[in-house]
Amino acid sequence: MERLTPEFFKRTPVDCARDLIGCTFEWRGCSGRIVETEAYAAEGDPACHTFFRPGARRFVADHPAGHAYVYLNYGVHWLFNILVKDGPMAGFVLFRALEPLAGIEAMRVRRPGRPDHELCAGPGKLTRALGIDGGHHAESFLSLPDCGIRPGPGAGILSGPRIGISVAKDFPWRFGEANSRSLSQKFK
DNA sequence: ATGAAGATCCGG
DNA sequence: CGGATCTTCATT
Repeated sequence: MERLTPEFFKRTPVDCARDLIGCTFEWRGCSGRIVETEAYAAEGDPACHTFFRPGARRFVADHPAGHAYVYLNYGVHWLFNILVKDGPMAGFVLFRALEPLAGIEAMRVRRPGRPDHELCAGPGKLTRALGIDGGHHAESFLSLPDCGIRPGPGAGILSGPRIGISVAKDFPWRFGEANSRSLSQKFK
């Protein structure tokens, strides 16, 4: 298997989020090792947009597994998710951190003054570094020639509570690679 | 129309 | 720690 197909995202959001750790995210000339993700469930998860936003529920209904769900947070930061559906449970995987691998020059231009290992060490940071914004919302990026995800093994995968939310803090749905320098925060 | 809240980041 | 800055949604 060269790249992940939409089939990968027809499982539970938690399975997808955990199994993405160690994979390589490729995006228009840039790439990075996926070292941190979070899972959100379309049903029964008060932290998921579908819980309080009709538009998010419509997005889940109207788009296939593997499409990008990109939204602006706090009026400042774009956050990148992948739609999960057609399996046991629908939802999203939020990309929280990458270790830069390729296109690092372009990332430095978009995030000047940061050490390389911090270029993509956060959900808003990685979209900035890769040039992802609302124009990519609902994109079928897995099928684009210069985008995709290559499978790879994670090493020492940790899990813990999701970050930055005010509800459902007990769900241990954040995943990360133990010894990565590019995590957005440490795991406890 | 208007207001509130939000899966963040940065600088003081 | 507070401010930035914008969208979605509910309420008036």
